[in-house]
Amino acid sequence: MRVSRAQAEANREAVINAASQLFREHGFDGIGLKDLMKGAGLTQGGFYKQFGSKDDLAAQASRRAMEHATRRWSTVAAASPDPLEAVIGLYLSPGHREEKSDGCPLVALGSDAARQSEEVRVPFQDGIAAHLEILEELMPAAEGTGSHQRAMAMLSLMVGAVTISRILRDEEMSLHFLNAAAGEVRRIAASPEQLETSI
Amino acid sequence: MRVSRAQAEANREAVINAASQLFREHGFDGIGLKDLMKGAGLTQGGFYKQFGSKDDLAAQASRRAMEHATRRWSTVAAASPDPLEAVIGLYLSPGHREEKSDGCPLVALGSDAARQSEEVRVPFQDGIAAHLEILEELMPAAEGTGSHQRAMAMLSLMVGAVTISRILRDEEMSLHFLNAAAGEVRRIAASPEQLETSI
DNA sequence: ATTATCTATAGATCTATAGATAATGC
DNA sequence: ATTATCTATAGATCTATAGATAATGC
Repeated sequence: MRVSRAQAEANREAVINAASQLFREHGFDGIGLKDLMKGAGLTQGGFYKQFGSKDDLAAQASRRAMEHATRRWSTVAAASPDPLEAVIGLYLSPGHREEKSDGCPLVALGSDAARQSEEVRVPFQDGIAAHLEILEELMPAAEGTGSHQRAMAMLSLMVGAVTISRILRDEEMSLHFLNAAAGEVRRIAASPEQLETSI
Repeated sequence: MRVSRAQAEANREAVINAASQLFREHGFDGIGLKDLMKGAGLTQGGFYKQFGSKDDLAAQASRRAMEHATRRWSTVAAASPDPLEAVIGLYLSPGHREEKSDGCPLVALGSDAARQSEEVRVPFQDGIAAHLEILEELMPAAEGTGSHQRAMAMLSLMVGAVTISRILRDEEMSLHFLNAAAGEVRRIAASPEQLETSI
């Protein structure tokens, strides 16, 4: 029953990868250790030799998911002549809306994440910062003038729009949200002037 | 042990009210029937005389929560000389960020809701539509020209920003998200021109 | 007589642990 | 000899149901 050290490490990676999808699909509380291990072709018993707790796996799976999402943005941007438009088109699309288990973790687990331990929220925070950096790089022209703020608003708008579009049962309304968000994200990115940001 | 018909109805309402808070605090999968009933001072056994299933209660609690949130926006708007600013100030505030069990259900349960049954998603959809109507009414001047789209973008941005601000452990970054969103929501509301919204 | 709520329980599932097994790594 | 994974299980909790109880409503 024992496997090689390399295979054990591969199994561990497989569990993290499976969990990163399964948590997005069912929520942190919506799937148990048995099914998480089964997602990597293993049984429940070996879990605690690999992970300290379910929360520990949740943290590692969240990091994996956020890093995957960040890399996806970079890849899509690098492959297009209009990088920002490529990211917007990918993110605010019906395809991404349907892609629950492989799409953005902030959409799939945003409200769940806010209820999790600090161990789980740290990888989310790191991933949010990484997403902001990409957005700032892709922002045209007048960088500097509030590009931080604008990147934050763009990310918030994108996450909120796909989250809402997934809740809606009315297909027309759902698509409308995605399109409305795309239009306003473009405008925020292009907008040269700066508004006061006090509350 | 039996209570009057009026008291039974009051108990039922109390369960829905308690559940509307408890679900927001713990997620739909994060709290059981025993604690939901205890939230109204009752025991688990009476549950199925009042509700068809946990999902049924989730749907009714979601409706209650969304209607409460809608009413809150109306009330705040009606009480202020600058209604839109009042809603923005309330929603994108640290106070609302901390108010997990009584704040906006779209923030507390957005990603959970996308995984729920149609029975649960319908009240969310109705609540989203009601929020859009309020935003459109509060939008200044040049109504008509894309006010639907702008309301959708404003709501998405507000929901996304508070969701992200709740995940973040870094207080400065969290506040920055709220302020950035407030600035851009104002700009979207004020913006007279219209951008194409194709994807 | 009806019925709202109670206690109690069935059967499934949850996280976590214990001990067996068998292949690796020294 | 060590150890990665397995089967099995403990103890708690989950949703849902059954039957008892006692106050209401006819």
